[in-house]
Amino acid sequence: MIPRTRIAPSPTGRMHIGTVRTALFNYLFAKRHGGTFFVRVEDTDKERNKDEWVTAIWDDFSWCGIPTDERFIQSQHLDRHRELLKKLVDRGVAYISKEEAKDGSGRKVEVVRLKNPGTRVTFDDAIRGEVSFDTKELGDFVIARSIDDPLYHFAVVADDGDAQVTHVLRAEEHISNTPRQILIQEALGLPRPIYGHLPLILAPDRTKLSKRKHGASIENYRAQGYSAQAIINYLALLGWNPGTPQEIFSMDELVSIFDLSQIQKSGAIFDVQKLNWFNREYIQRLPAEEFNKEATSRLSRYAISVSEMPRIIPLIRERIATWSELDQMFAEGGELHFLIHDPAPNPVQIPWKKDAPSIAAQHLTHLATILNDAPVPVFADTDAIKALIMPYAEENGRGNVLWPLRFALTGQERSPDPFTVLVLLGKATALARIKTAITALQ
RNA sequence: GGCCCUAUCGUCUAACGGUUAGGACAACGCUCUUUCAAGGCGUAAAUACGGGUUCAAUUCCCGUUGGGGUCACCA
Repeated sequence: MIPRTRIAPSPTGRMHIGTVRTALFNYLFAKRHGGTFFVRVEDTDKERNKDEWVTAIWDDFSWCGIPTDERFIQSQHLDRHRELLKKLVDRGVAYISKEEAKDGSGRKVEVVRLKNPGTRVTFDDAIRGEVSFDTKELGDFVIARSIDDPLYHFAVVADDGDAQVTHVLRAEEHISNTPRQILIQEALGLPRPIYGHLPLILAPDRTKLSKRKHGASIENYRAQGYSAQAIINYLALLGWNPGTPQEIFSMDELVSIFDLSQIQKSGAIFDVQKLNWFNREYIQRLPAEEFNKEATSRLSRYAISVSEMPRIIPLIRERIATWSELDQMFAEGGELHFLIHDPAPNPVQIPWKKDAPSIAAQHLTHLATILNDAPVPVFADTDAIKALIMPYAEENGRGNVLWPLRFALTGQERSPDPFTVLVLLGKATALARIKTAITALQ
């Protein structure tokens, strides 16, 4: 059987990270077996759905890099749903029921209810094995607000039937919806697809990951500077594993090895630290030109000239796991803040670990002399400048000399090494900062 | 609460009756480094509990406990 799978998001907001994983598994499974994967936006609740969210869903899909073979909007099938619904009523397996509206308004409505045979429904879940429900307690449940206005469960079953969906891979929260959907399916005389219920993605407190409480929208991670590949890679391994130690996978590799039998049954906590690790891996693997392009565009927000960038970019590359960390590096207290802001050394704050401020001032004075005498080209070469300073530092204790130097140049305890910093700042700026520090220390 | 699902290191997971219970992230330590990060090396860390079945249970069965989901004229 060539699989035909789907994901059915509702346009009530930005796409949930769990929806992305469900879509991914459906896509991988379909492609693994040469099938098709499509998206159907479930917009039968006119009250809650908005067109802008439909656009957002397509946008999120393109960004994630999960290809879709076909795209549907459920409300466009309304006529077909009405036709099918009417047929059920005509055949007497569903009926119109006149009753009071549930909204408390007291008005009368004519909902459509399914005549529930009250049997025990058992299905063979592709991930969990046999799952069984007694449907008696469901009663004659409502399948449409009116004969013209079918509800979710009906629309899903009708659409999956028409689209000839073979496998319904969806989140575990739908497991209890399955018996009533099977009942509708049987009333409609439709074949039963293979169901597979994926474990939920949980927050660290073990509750269902939520967009409101946990910022679990894909857009949120995109905005934080995570790459789509890293997210996809991480999500693929959340609730599934290849059975080998390999962790970094391209989409094509995933397609070639994805297997339903390796899907986990119990919920998995979403671990941002592991995501960060994946993202770092992907950033490190980025071709130089791609990294440079992205870095340059982000660096241009700060007062950094284009000519300085080639020196700064390698520094960033080895330090960031996500692009938003670049902004943190330039923020107050960040490791590269000194590049865009002159430090104001305060002797009280300086962590003079080994020496008194006056001694530190002496070292700085000496360094200023050395640096002042050095020809400008030396400031273009980290090794050269290191060779220039190290003999003096070794002689007087590295920490005694290099600590004050670092602090004079950056005003921070954390930064790249002082030699790199000297190159970054250039002769004039470096000397000026050292002189300011000497004054402050005296 | 009813119904349903579920249970291996803190987290993601491997094992598909016989392993010193493996890996990754995180943590910690050492190393490199003036600092931080990165890198290299290493340490600690788990089969929820109780019954069966079996020569042998992480693995199969039952129960307990824990966790989760779901109980709409939402999707």
